[in-house]
Amino acid sequence: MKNTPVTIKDIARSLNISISTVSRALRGMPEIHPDTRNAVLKLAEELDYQPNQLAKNLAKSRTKTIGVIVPNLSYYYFSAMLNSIEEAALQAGYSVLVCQTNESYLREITNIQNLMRSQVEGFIISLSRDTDNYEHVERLVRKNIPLVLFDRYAESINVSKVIVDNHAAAFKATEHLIENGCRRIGFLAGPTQLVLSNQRIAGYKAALEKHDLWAGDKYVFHCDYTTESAIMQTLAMMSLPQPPDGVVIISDRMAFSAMYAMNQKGIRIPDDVAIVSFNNEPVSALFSPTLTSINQPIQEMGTEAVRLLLRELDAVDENVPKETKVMETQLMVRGSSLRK
Amino acid sequence: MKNTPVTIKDIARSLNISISTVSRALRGMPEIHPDTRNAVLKLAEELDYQPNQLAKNLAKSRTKTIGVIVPNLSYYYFSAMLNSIEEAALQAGYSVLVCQTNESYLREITNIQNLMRSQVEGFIISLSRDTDNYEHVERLVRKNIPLVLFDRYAESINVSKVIVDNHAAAFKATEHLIENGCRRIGFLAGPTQLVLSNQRIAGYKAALEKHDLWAGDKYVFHCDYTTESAIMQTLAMMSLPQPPDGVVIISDRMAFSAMYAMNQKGIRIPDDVAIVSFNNEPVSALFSPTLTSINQPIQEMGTEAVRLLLRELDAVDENVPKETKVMETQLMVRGSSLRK
DNA sequence: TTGTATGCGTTATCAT
DNA sequence: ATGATAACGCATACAA
Repeated sequence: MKNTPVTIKDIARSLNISISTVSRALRGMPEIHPDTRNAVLKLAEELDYQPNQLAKNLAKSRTKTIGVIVPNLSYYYFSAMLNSIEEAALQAGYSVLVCQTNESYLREITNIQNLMRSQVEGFIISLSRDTDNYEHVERLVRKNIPLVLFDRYAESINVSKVIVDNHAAAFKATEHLIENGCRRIGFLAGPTQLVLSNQRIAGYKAALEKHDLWAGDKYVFHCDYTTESAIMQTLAMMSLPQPPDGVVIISDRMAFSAMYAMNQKGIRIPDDVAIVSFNNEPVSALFSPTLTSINQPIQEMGTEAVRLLLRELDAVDENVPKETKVMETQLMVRGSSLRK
Repeated sequence: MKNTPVTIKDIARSLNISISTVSRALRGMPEIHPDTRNAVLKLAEELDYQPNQLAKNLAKSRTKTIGVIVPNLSYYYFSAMLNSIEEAALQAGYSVLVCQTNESYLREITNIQNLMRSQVEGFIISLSRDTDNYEHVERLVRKNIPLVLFDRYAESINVSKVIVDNHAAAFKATEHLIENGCRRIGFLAGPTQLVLSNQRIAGYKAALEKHDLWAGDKYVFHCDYTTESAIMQTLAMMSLPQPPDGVVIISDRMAFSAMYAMNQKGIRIPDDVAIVSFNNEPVSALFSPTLTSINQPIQEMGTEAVRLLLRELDAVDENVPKETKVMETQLMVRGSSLRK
């Protein structure tokens, strides 16, 4: 397996010129003679010369690369965000390195380390489900490494953030169920350490209180983001002495599981119980019944995350004030919440 | 934004020793004195020293990195493959760089270039939907760059491959429908340039011919892997004078769209038309009705792809014979194909 | 056990 | 317009 890549040195030697001239020609610097430039370009083409990015980055002490860390790319939300981030980064001349934590706190730490070793200039991170200690992130802040958190964040970390108004979204979702005749509304939430889950619970509670329907915590169930636990918690909820006639669910994924469980039990949606959830995955519009869901402006969130990061990356002075961008959500009303 | 990372030079200076000693201590070479080693390690820890991977790779002329290129990480199949590949690569001491083509031929070319510039030592690639010219891949082969194709491949490219027996899988799926009483079976296929789609059509045809049910190409419809076209093609198929009573669909994603379209038309599944598809996405087991689907051993396919690649990477001699690993598939029978 | 010197492929600062 | 030469951060062969 011998593949010795061709370098500017090779080109220089075979053209009998210096490597600096080759380097300049390749980069299209104006001072060099058209003839030599053409000769260099032609030979480079012939030899299929590919610049060594490592050497380039080392020499310039700049990588123009940002690191993106997400819980799991198999969640639609994150792979769509990645696409959006990549596009925005590309336009700004940056490339991205992606890592998944698989929802593990330890992986998150090693991912950050690896990306640091790869000399990324900044980070865009969505914290893992299991992350309840933020020292590894605080360390980046202390080192003045530009960092933007999105979706899964923590209040206490002083960085720029791109998030949605989870309270308002949950409020809106809950009120929608109320308007459609639901009177006992449950909440299938995520793990208790998840900020966004707790915010949504708060919004849900606020809506119920406003309409004088709050019946206490007994209608709030927590799952750990797996299919199995979603099914179990759903069955538990529907086995209450007075089962809910409406349920707000933390994500479409969990809603799919919940609906499956209800189907098995012969519970009809939306007639027996209406459902609203979060994320508006494409499949939701195809599910049967189609799923009412809160949409997040993924495209803009990605663009915004990159914008906030670039702002810090490009800053000449030391102190760019941190900014938290709160995006609006939209309720996509579909079959699962519409009583005839 | 000034963050000057600490280097071995910094450590050397502040300990009044040479950088080579620091380098050795950090890498735990046996020859160095325990006292100095400890001093170095301690200071490195204090300063939160992170080795510069770029410099390291450049110095060793090895990156221990493999490049993975897939059409789109929002397809469950590919993100699951990525997870499996990453795990296997990690165990072998390699890290991976991921790129998405978004099904674009041009992006595929630039992705390969970028990864080459990043000095990846080998590739694991699944071709994009739009790729119908293989010159960019052949070029890698000519340069002796280790490469493994999976899922979306081309016969003509002489490299190692990890694929499933698409013909057999489609045959199995089709025969399953026949056994469940279907007599007019349609096929909702993918784009015509996709090898795997054509192989599945062939398997489907073979099964129909075996049972003397082949009615000609008029029951084969092609979609371009978008929801819209899947819906349109489904409606077209179901508008045939003699609509099918069973349909084989190229992927679960397309099946979701097809089922949605049928639902809209009041066509009952499986009573009016039974459905079988490919990929066995987790959601398929939750869909209503649950979807019968061909399962691919994703975990093993990822492991196998990495194994085949490492085989070439580690080869001292020039010629490792290419190997094509054909994996077995499994029909997961669920509600969409079971007539009562 | 430790230090010196050289190289990895490229850019950048001097000269010429 | 072009050529030497010194970085960039690290590894390593060779000396000491």
